[in-house]
Amino acid sequence: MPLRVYNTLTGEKEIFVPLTPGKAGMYVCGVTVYDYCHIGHARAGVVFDIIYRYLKYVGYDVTYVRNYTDIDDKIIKRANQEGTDYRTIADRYIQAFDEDMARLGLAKPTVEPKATDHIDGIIAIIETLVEKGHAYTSEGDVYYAVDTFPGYLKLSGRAMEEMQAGARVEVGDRKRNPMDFALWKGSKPGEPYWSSPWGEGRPGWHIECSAMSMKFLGKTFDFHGGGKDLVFPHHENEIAQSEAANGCQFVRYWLHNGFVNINAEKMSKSLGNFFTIRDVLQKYDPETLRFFILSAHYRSPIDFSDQNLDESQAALERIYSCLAAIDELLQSNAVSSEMAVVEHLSPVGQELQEKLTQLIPRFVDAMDDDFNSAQALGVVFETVRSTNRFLAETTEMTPIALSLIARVRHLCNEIGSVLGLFNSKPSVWLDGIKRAKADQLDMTPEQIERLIVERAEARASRNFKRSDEIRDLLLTHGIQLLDSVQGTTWNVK
RNA sequence: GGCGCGUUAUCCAAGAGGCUAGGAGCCGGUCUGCAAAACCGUUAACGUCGGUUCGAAUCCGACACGCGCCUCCA
Repeated sequence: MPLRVYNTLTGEKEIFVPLTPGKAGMYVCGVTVYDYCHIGHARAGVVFDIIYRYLKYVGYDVTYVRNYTDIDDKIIKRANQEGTDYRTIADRYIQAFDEDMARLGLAKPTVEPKATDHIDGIIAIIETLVEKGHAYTSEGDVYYAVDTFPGYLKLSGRAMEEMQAGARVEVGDRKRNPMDFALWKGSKPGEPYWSSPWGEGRPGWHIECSAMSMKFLGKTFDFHGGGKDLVFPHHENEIAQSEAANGCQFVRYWLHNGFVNINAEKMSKSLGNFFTIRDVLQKYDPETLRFFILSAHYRSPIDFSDQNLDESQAALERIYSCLAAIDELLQSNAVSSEMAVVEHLSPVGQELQEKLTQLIPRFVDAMDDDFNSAQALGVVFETVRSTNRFLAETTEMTPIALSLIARVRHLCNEIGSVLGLFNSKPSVWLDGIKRAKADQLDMTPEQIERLIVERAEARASRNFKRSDEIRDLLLTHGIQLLDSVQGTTWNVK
């Protein structure tokens, strides 16, 4: 099955046919850098990260552009509040964005342009639009005349009359049509500005994406992505600008990710119900957050809650525990490349072998179906179960058994490199989770160890009443004892 | 008001005409002094009412409930 993607423009899943064979151009709206990123940004980041990785994985030469909008009213407002300049604010939050995305394990895009580095390109497009009669000047501003573009609202699938009937659109006296939007805004005293044919000013929101995408990907390119909330007005306006200026199709496939909800309601700045990525990473491992995001299809809403994050962590622990067991085995047994001809696999071994031959094809099937990462993870879990079963019943690690196990490891790495998951050393990752939990205890490790020793003594003298008392006491502090032949260790419940 | 989306077992979540999704939980087993942990096994579902079909979670219609966009937003 070829790659099929859901295109917002047509409202259907379509087979992806690249503009240029073997290549894929992809532009994703990054952030306006005026504050720390919240988990909605994390979702968009992770979703387009795996789309980028997957396109590369299936062999495309991908040019991935993700911008920073570093000039905007909100940035200026923030700078004024803090008594500093817009550049300081923009640079601070660009750095914060980079840190957050790096922690989430995002691959670096091919290019990460900033709007302020492309003012010339922005001005050039506006000039073209004015020349072609799609834009007009008004008291130092330049506006896009939406009436001049017949395809306006084709992405969001609305009618102009309905939009205006909403009565929530302000009628600006500088605009001919209330739906017209600013391409260029004349600067007020004290505001940052660039010179232009229309006087000193700055670009409006939307035009920077038209300019930067054209510069790095051309007038027509394959994918344009962003959150669902950008469909209108941002992407609609980008289409109007780019197609009117260039006279050709702008984007071939529009991709939009769903929202992150809190208690089934959209998380947003205006509602004030948002969590920053930094807040969440104080409590949860970045890979857990990433897993949580990928456990649902990218277009569906996901409900952010402690319970859901805890479940994601438990699920990821299951995978890492399996990988840790594999690593331990492979470390203590040299894998021979020679396979003894006489060896036979048990039925469970044959089942695992069968699962492994299907693993990558099934993973690819899932991802080909509009990047269905949730289904892809299901395939991984089935492999984990087969592997665990095989490990449990295999008493002697023969060369063929070891090579089978090594193959599981190899394929999990391959899938993990596409999803950006399970790339940590399993034992280290599991230890990290354990340590993070231990930090929240009201007992020190020394106290715990002392009680474990006392319990061991009690057990040795078959004083089970006392040993069980200690076990229960620790449990009330959230500490779970793990007995094994090597001795007793503990874990945080 | 206009437009659009969703409703899958106890919870999270795939699937989109006949084919075991998966995870967490419950329950059973292995292990254990007994447990726990781990592992294995197992369970159960398609909002309501109609229609199409040999066959419907899946397609069509109505209804109910929830959500989103129409305003800065990922």
